[in-house]
Amino acid sequence: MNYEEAKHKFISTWGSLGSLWGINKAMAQIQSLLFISTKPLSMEDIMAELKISRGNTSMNLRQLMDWGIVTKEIIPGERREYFTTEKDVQELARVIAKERSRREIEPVIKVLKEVSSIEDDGSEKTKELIKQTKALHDLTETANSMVGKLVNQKQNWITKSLLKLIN
Amino acid sequence: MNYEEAKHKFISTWGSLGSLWGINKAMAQIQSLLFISTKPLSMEDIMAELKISRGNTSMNLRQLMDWGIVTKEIIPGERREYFTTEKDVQELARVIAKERSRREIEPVIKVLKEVSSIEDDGSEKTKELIKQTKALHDLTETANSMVGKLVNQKQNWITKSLLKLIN
DNA sequence: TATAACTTTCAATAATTACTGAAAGTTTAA
DNA sequence: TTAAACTTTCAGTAATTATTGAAAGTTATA
Repeated sequence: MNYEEAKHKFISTWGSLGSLWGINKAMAQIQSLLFISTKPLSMEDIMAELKISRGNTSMNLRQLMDWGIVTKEIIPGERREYFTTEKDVQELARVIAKERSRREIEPVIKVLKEVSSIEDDGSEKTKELIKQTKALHDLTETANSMVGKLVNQKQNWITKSLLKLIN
Repeated sequence: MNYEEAKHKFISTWGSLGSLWGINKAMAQIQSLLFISTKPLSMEDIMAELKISRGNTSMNLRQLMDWGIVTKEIIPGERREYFTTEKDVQELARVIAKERSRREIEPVIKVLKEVSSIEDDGSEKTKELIKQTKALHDLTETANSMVGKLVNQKQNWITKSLLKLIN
């Protein structure tokens, strides 16, 4: 496998994984491209490389900036804008986990709390609803908080020691 | 909030969270419904409750059975088939994490390994590709294995002790 | 301040994904 | 072995989501 093949394979695989971390294909592909680029890229560069339209590129770059994983780079003397992504995988994971948690998991935890707090009218079905949503609430909250904690560690010594512990 | 409101809120919220764990809305809703039901439900019950078609119900039930989180229940003397879901949240989490890992994460890890193993031709861009995909490979593999390990613990003492450790 | 170089917006369209419903298939029991 | 009771399949359609492209907007510099 040569450089071009490897690059293409990486971008398309990582792009299709986008759904796993809650972003669309183009967004994931743009991030992938920047992630392995040795220098900042312009919108033209990205459009040409991924063969996507100007509008699509613009909108998805904006979303990536909203997520905080892509930033504009001003190159002195250059009119056009250049873009780079966070290059440290740990930091990337931290940002993504935090955003997903805030946007998707926390609202669900809130609803689970509400639902599991309805008044127990003594009926079997109400008891079951309360019991099950409470269990789900506890699990979701624990998982959410664990990911938050883990991912907030800048160094990864803790990851290593955790792995040791659970092996 | 009364029982019916709470039930509806739970099913629709948990259903829309489906995307987070990689399944579609109807599938998540069916699972939710079974999860808070005090007894096995038939296809008719599910169709009526969620207002979805017979075909949709059938296909999504099948998928849930493929995932291993819903099972057919044979009720003696009854012609029609009844369905139940795994009621233990820990076990549910275990199964889901394992399936997602197998279906989505492992194939990506494989590609990352391939891509990061291309021959270093000495060029800057090749070095960058190798370096970045290797970092991603290590992170993904570590995260995948951690989730696998955590979720494989039948008891949750380890979750508790881990939480203590990282607090 | 005019204009060229660039970016953003958004209505239209394309692509993808989910859902329906009816026909075909299966099973059970009389 | 037939018929009723049920489930599955899948082509067609609907709903959702992503993408384009051109017009509008912005900014830098001559």
